Amino acid sequence: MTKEKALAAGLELFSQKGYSNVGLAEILKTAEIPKGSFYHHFKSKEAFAIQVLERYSNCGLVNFKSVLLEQKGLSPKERIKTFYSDRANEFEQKQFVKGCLLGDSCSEGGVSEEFKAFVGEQLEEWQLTIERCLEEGKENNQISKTLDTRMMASVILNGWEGAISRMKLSKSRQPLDDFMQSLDLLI
Amino acid sequence: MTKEKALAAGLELFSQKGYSNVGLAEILKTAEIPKGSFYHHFKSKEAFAIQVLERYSNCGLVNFKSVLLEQKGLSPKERIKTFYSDRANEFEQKQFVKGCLLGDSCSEGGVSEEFKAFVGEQLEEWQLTIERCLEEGKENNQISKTLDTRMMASVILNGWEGAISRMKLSKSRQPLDDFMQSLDLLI
DNA sequence: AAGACTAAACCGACCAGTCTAATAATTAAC
DNA sequence: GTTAATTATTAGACTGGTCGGTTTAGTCTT
Repeated sequence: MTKEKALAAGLELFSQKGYSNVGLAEILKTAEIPKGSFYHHFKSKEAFAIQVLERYSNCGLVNFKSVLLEQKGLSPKERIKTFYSDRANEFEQKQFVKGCLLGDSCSEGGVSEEFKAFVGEQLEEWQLTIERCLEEGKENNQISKTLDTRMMASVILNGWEGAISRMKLSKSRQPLDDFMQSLDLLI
Repeated sequence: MTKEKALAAGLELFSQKGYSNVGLAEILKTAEIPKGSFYHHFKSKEAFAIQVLERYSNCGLVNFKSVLLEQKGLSPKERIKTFYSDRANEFEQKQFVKGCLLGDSCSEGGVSEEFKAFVGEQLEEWQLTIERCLEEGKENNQISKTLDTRMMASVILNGWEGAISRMKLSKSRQPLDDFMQSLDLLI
């Protein structure tokens, strides 16, 4: 329970302010746990952050894969648009204070190489999911056979993360909508 | 001279590690100036950072505009590709440790609203330059008249920044190359 | 002499992380 | 079944270091 509260607080705080800008004190206060308990369950702030990230990525991937790989009635483009449209609505509901934990961690400084490597691996997994989705579209003749799916998956993932950064800064969903509109030209 | 050294050090350090991850001590050491001098010339670390950013954006914009708006012999797509290709080569030369100061500042936490507003304004200016470049292409029938140039400028700018984040993480130019390749489908 | 600038000691706030001690939960002994 | 021993967990004061920023004193230049 204590561990659970800590992870929930970490998810909330990190996705709003980023790893470097959240102090342990704030985590403890939000989770309502004492420092001793925290260091009993986690060996360091960074190890804790990786666990938060792991949970975030895994939970997200479950949904991502179910939308991108299992909606057999929809074309790849429709699947991708569905997923991103839902995310955009969520971001808007929370008034653009939360972003993508994984994407934001991309540009986090002051973290170990292990941390960065973990983020990189997770992003690879997300990208690979997009690629598989596109490949399936090729098989069904919903997508041009000449399309470089790896390249396209990379462009989509990175474009989306870039749009989220801009969204957070401008407190507007316009960048997200722009991105989604561009999918019509890309796929 | 003192001020100059500080700004140069700030540019170097901020674009490698980000505002929050560079302490004053490191700036002073790199610039080889004492703290007293720093606070004589700048009222705070943040005010200093804004000046660094201002200089970065202005210098960059001069080049950006000259490539995107004054290369009359090239199509918009060619101009944009030229600019980004040059940037990609620069990034590679510096082994992907430096990114785009403006884009990275997008996701900086722990900064004032004034700081964020400034970053937002500068990004708007860059985006507007792309938009003007595309508009010119419309006039010359190099670009479809139905293209939403504002949307496309947003997608290009944000997509590029997202690719840079990924580049820094993976220490590879692949995300940049992927982005550039996608321009063929977009424009 | 006056203002621009340098120099560094110093400040309180905050940082992640440690330590010791008290308490709760679980297992073992009889 | 009760008590004793053991481990898991909580609690928060405390440490050493770093943060951005201030202050005061001194040194140039004009």
